[in-house]
Amino acid sequence: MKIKRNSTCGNLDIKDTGKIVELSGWVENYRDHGGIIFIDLYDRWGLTQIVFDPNISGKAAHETAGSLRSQFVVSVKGEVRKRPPGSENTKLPTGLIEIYVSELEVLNESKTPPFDVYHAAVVNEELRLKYRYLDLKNPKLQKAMIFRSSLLNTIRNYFHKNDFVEIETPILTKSTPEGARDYLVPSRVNPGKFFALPQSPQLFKQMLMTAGYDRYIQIARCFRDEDLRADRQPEFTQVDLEMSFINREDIISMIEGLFKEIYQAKFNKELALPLPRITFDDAMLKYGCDAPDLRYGLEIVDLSDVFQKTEFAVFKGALSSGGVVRGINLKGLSSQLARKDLDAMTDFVKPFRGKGVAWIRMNDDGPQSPIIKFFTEEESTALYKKMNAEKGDVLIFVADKEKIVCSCLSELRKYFGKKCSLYTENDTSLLWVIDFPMFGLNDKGKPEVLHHPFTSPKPEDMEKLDGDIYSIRTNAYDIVFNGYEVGGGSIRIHNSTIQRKIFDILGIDKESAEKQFSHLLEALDYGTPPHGGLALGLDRLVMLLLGLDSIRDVIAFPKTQKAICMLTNAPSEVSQEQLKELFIETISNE
RNA sequence: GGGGGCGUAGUUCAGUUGGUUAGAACGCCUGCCUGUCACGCAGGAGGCCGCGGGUUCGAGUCCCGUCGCUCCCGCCA
Repeated sequence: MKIKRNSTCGNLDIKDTGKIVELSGWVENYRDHGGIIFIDLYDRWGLTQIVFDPNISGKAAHETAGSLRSQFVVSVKGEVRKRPPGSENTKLPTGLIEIYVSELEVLNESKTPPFDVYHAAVVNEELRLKYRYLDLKNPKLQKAMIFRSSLLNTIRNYFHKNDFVEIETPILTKSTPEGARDYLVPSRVNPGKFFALPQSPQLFKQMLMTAGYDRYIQIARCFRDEDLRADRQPEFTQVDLEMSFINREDIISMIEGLFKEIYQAKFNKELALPLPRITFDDAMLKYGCDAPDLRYGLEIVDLSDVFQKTEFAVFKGALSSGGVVRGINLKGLSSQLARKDLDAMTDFVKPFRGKGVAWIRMNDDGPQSPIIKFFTEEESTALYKKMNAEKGDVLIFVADKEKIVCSCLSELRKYFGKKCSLYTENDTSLLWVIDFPMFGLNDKGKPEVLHHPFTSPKPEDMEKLDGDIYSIRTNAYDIVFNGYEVGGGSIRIHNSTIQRKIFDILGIDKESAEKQFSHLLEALDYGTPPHGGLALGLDRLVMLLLGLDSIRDVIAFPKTQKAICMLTNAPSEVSQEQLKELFIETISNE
């Protein structure tokens, strides 16, 4: 028998009864009854039961069948038969039929796998990553990989249909120490010099606009040498695009059109357009973060004015040192929250530098709270009114510097939204966050950019570059799905004078600006059109669309938290000869 | 750089106040079994309790250190 197949392990059905078929795949399970032997044969298409009957298979095949073990690779030839009445398996798509095997060939044997590769068992991820080629056989991971593939296809088709040109930019490129840490690659032919792997194709795509490719798209691998998270890998994939002669609305509607197709393909759901929008300032005020999850309410309320003259030391202290008092009404959730849940909030906010969370429970017999005795009658009345407090609510408060209040309340909001099941698995929230400020303050009190330094201030704010730079707004926009930033972009600077000005404000001196960015600055002087674009985080998007918690579950060969590949053991030591060729001095192991 | 969680058989886990020979389920191996599908039945093998110190008559258990995985903060223009 030649190795081949004319069916998969997933496509045969009752209508194929009587056909002689050839199947190849892996043994998932075997049930040897002494006489009759059942083998579950599977491939990525499904699982089919094959039957060895000594009278039909012949002695040799029957004996071989008895020695088959998990993950053996086999080809079989046999007849599709309807299963005997009563022995159908309704849990299996192919459960009405089975293959009566006449010929069997073992193509390869397998060691007993270190874990059940087919069933969704809970297995230590370290082990799964070491044997990733087995882990990837799991139907759950296969589903993710296949979904990722089809999503990529949807995305590519969409942009090609819209006249985008797909262009590959270099992986070996120039280091720009601003921003994230670079992965560096030494150059052998240029001793002492290094390439960097791209953090994003940002500057290349802008120069492609100079070159007149007015609609550019790339499925681009990007690299950032920063610490990992459940939703962050050191190498990841961006759907990167850029357009010329456009304004913000053109980009937004282009991306909204894409999401409409994605929703259609993934959820079979009509996405209502245009998507909701919220300004950065409003997002921070109402939700405490720049990527709010709008599947549920729990809006933040600013109470600084209510407590302007308060004698309650905690609130007074925060306000007098320039901070704020804000709260959330956990509407109607009192019955779901025990006293210990409320007391636990203080520990909960500690990682976010919060010192504590105050609360008021709106009971039937009046408000109950450890802090209410410190409030005047007027304060209480104003508070309840502003927070729309009613029986059955719990009001929670954080008083501190604005940044801390925002992050604590934002995290509490997410926590209670989830804990109290304020949304279901099928709910989705997709929105734009717009009008980002150009600059924020870093730890050292110096200006830093919120997006990136190639983002253009809004035209009407251009004059503020010489004045109050913190009030400058940009045409930057993030697209947010279920509380995660899945994409971001902006209208870019296409004028070298303004670009230089931004570098200057950021404290990048003229010399290093020229050294790092001369190619961009020069290109801006050679007829660069107005342009803008966006990048989507593909891995994160796939993760969210599949409702998964870890980005590693949508990447075929991900790295561990220490940025190590368990499968290949990369990064690894290299030989002295390799280092010598690269003019790298040997690092002592001591 | 900082904080939390985990580490016991191939896998997932249990292991009491420190106390005989460290258990279970699944998997694996052998035998039996012609309608199972997480087949069944009988038997069996399998342990550096992550690693290194310490306390103790005695440590899987307590203490210190260390390594690995993981979640989070910082970081990610």
